[in-house]
Amino acid sequence: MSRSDGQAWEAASGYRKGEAARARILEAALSAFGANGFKGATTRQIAEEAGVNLPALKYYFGGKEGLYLACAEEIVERYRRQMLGPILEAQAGLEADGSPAQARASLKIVIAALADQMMESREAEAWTGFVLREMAEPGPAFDILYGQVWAPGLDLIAYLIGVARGEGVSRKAARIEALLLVSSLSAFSTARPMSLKYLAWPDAGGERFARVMRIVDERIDGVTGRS
Amino acid sequence: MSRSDGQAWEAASGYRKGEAARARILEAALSAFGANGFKGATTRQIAEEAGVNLPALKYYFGGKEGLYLACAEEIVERYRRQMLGPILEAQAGLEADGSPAQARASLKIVIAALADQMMESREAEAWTGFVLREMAEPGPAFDILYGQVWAPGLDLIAYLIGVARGEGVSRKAARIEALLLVSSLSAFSTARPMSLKYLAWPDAGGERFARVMRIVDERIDGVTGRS
DNA sequence: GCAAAAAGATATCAGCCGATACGTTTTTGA
DNA sequence: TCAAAAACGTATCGGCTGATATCTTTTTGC
Repeated sequence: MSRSDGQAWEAASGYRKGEAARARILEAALSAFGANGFKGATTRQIAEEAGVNLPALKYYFGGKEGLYLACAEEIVERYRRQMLGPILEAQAGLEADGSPAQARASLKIVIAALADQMMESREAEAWTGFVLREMAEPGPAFDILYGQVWAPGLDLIAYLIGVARGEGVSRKAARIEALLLVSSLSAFSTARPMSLKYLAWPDAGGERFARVMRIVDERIDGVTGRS
Repeated sequence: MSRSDGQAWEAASGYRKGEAARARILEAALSAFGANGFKGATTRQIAEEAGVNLPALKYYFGGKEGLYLACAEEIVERYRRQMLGPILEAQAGLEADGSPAQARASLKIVIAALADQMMESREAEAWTGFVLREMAEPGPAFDILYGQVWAPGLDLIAYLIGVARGEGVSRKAARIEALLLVSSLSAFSTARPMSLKYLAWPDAGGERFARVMRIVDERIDGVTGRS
């Protein structure tokens, strides 16, 4: 029978064979949706890349939209897995020492981890594109990604900016600063092809990534008020 | 006869009726491509919104891709028409007084004009989306838009940053700063739906636009080195 | 080992897409 | 006024898309 639920599984002990196929489909879908969007990606293309036949998509995810939503949930998990460490590190530092200087240091940790996802990671390229596209044109996955990724991430950054600045900034102004700061990183994710061409860079990894981050850190010093 | 050339016209004295239809198609295409991308937009949807029948698109533009390229050329013209004033103003100020302070003032003028296009202008919303999408996923119009819009715009901004900073910044570092600065504005164009939701704003016009610009100006002060 | 459930494959559907062959009406210059 | 060019309309084509009805094979629990 069909099991288009696609949820509440994991621990069920039986029929493990299909998990591999399901994972391959999800991986292919993440890549295809991230690169071409919901409408641009085709189910046949995803099925072929995953090495399955077409009805398998309906079988595992109920259809194209179900697959899209499953991608969003997968992205949330990967985002958490990747950002959990840096976020905990930033929070721990701030709990030990609530000074503006420590808040600035924590902010740099969080931003560096975020930038690493958006710029360096080849595997994160697919889901970064997925997320940013969904924020630009809200689709079925907007609420999931906004609520689970953007809102908490921006809240943390805005909070750190507020602490680093002391009392000199309103809550809303800190939020605007957070938006501007994060979206400045999109130069090397959303607009990467253009940025690389403009800088005559073959890629944005290694020393080049470090160079950008040095400048971003200077911007953070500026946002958080330091000469 | 078909006249799919779509070029070298303007001054020809005869058969003016079709110009209106051509303009309506271009307007509809700009809106549709900007909102949904090349693949997402359909020729039927464009034809219907323009109030013409389907073959009119081939008649005037040779096909879907020809229409897409015509949109890019139209965007270049609109961009120049909108930015020419502020750019001339910025250059005039710098020629009269080549000081870092004047460069910073000129930079603020250019960025404000750019931000106005990306945030405020409802009519510019369509072509802003078109441009940013093409930079993210290079398509047939990438070279036109990069060469005619992005490269000269970023060059000017990077140059102004260099002058404002004095000798303390390399040419390449100024280019990176320019990329980060411009892409920070994309929070309110590309990612507008998300940003508005995060700030609980119904729109980004009027006083809200001014508030963002005050913060952006502070960022410019930071980039160009001032406490 | 054997019924049952899961997993996978084949074939096909209706719908929309971009394109265009072809006919008709309108506008133009002389 | 009249032929030519331009502008517009109808009808339809082949191709691709997402979906699904139906059947076969594999894996599982007992």
